[in-house]
Amino acid sequence: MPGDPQPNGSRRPATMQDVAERAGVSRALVSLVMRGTSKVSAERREAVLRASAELSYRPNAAARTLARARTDVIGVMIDDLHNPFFVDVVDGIHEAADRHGMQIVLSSARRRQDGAHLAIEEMIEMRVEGVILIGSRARHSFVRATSALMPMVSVGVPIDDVDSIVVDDEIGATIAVDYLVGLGHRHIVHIDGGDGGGAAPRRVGFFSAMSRHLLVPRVVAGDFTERGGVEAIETMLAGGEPPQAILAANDLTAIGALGRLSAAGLRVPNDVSVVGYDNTSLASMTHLALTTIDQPRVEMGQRAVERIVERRENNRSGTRDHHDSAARRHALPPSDAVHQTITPSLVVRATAGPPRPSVEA
Amino acid sequence: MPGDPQPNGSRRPATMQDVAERAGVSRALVSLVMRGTSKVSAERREAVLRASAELSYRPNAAARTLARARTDVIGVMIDDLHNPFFVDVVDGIHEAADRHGMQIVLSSARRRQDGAHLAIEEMIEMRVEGVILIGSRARHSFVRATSALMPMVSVGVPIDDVDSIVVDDEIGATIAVDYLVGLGHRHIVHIDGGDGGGAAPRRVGFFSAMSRHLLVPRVVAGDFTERGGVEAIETMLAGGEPPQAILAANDLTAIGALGRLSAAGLRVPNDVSVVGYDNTSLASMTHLALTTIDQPRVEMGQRAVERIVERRENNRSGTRDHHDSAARRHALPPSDAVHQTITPSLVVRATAGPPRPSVEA
DNA sequence: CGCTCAAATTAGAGCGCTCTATTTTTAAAC
DNA sequence: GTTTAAAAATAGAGCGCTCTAATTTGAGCG
Repeated sequence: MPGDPQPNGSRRPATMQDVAERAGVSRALVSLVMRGTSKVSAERREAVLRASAELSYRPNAAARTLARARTDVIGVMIDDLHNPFFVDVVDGIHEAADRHGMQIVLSSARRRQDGAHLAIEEMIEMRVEGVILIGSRARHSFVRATSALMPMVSVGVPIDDVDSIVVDDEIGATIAVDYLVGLGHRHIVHIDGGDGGGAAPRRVGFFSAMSRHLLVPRVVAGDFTERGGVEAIETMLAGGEPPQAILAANDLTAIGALGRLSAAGLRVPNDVSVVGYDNTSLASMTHLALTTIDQPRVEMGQRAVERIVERRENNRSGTRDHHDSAARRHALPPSDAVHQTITPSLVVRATAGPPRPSVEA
Repeated sequence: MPGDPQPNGSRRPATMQDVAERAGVSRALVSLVMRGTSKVSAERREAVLRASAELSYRPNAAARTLARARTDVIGVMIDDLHNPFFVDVVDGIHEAADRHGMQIVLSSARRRQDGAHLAIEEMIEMRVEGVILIGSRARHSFVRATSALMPMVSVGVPIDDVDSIVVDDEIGATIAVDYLVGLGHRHIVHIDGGDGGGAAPRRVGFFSAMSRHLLVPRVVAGDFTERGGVEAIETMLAGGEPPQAILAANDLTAIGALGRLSAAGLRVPNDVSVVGYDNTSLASMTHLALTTIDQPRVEMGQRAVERIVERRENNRSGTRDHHDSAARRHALPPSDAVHQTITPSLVVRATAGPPRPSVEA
């Protein structure tokens, strides 16, 4: 008998047909009940539900998808599960998806380009309603091409002609500089992120803010790692002038700097102020209490879902004219991609304060 | 024309039929080519591939699943994406799944019981080949019941009658104590994890190891948080006797302790030795360099996949006798669940060393 | 009691693929 | 040129569901 429970499961799963027979109704009626329609008499519904439970019946998602020609599923391609930034974005996606009655399918690219491509292809085959790329390293041309097949939005990485949601890191760095200057600092050093993602705009923001304040910008090389922060401080110390205020390219670098500073006997924020970037969970740890720049990650995820949902609705209504002229179809209108930019904000904790009164002040 | 690329995709996706017509072959031939069979002439294959590319054809996964009655997909239910422990397990799963030619579908329970239940139900509807539960909070009875429908393995959480893979935390704590004793410590304090998962066995291991060494075990309350570590140290300091060696219930607690100790002017490892537990990425940060206990997380993930694959193969062969007697089917044999226990290991870094020579020594 | 209309139920045609059995083509052998 | 076997290609029956259109049931009413 199908669907009959068996230890560690091997029996063929029960089908709608099985349930119908057991309940003494038609297949269609079972379908109605499973989908929660109100147009079913209480007794029949009862009978169906009972039969369904007795057989451990679970609707077959593949069959449902095939018949309905839609999935109500959003694919989420996350570049790296180990990156807490990305994971926060997923939180937002989950929340918004719930709100719109959509499901999520998660897939990790494991920080590889082909991993991203593979994941995206799989999602297309699943016929998800749209896909959200978080921190994608996929080839832009690849993403652009597939975004012609289904709604697609890139979070954190701007891609031409593809919807995207990114934070304005240039402004983020500006905010940090303004804050330090407001505290009275004039000698601010930026430990940069080299060629890592987001490093460039942060550097640009630093430069422009410094020059706006008529201050001389100084940059020491870094690479977004903790070790980079340590080495940057060593460079500065070796240069003979210990820093007064530091804007690190990210929290990890800031933490490296913090460690090396304390090893050198310099106290934060008394002797040196340090501002991080990203507001990772590390930053909030009590013994660090890192002042840093926060990006609204959860909101970014939510917005990504909104975009997908919106595109889907547009498409649904636009699908009417199946017979528009080839000419019109091939016109390839200037892409209507929407690029959203989000402004980050400062989180004040304990690693930045006014400069120590000095001869210079 | 179906499959005709369109900006931001709304056109009906091309089907196998479409490709067949365009290539001037039968549907079946297209199927053969898509599945990479060798039994197709080079020219036809070419033609099919060309037509397929021109139409941006992607096989419909739902149709394929329905027709094949199998998915080659493993469902992975992760309790919390923010927990780096769990994410490491996923790495192992990915790797092993690749090796077995299986795909992964990830789903997060978002630290909620109903979230776990929902995720599992969805996976059953997808007809995944099996599901791996990482740190599941699902009701045990629920898991037990669904494990009758398909292969299921719980990682990190032992569940009666369900395959599981857990690490022996009791031994882990023992190893840490042995190490500290080996260094010469006699006064070792355990900051425990309260009622958190894994706290109990760690505590037990601590006690048993201490008594084996004829030492007096001392435990201070904690709760797996950083703050817990800070407060534990404060308790000890208030008690008048600064600690000599500490075994924290986890790395986070160890870090809290570390911070508070340094604030109190105590140097690690000169004045105090600290050993953490979990070997999180925090532990390896250079300025912390926490000596800690490592669980082979990646290996746990791999083993989980092996179990699923093994069960699947058994079932496939065992499915022959569809007509065994009801009596036999209802015999509910004593569960054949396999419970694997993995032994953790010590990672020596810089936070533990020999005790300071004292009057007592 | 027959009639009407709404509510409840059902029949049956797909959805896009896979796979077995069958047919057609090609090549080799005589 | 015929025969035969192997290789290549195809026909067609499902897989388990949804959804439209059609049918049955059951009040309510004159």
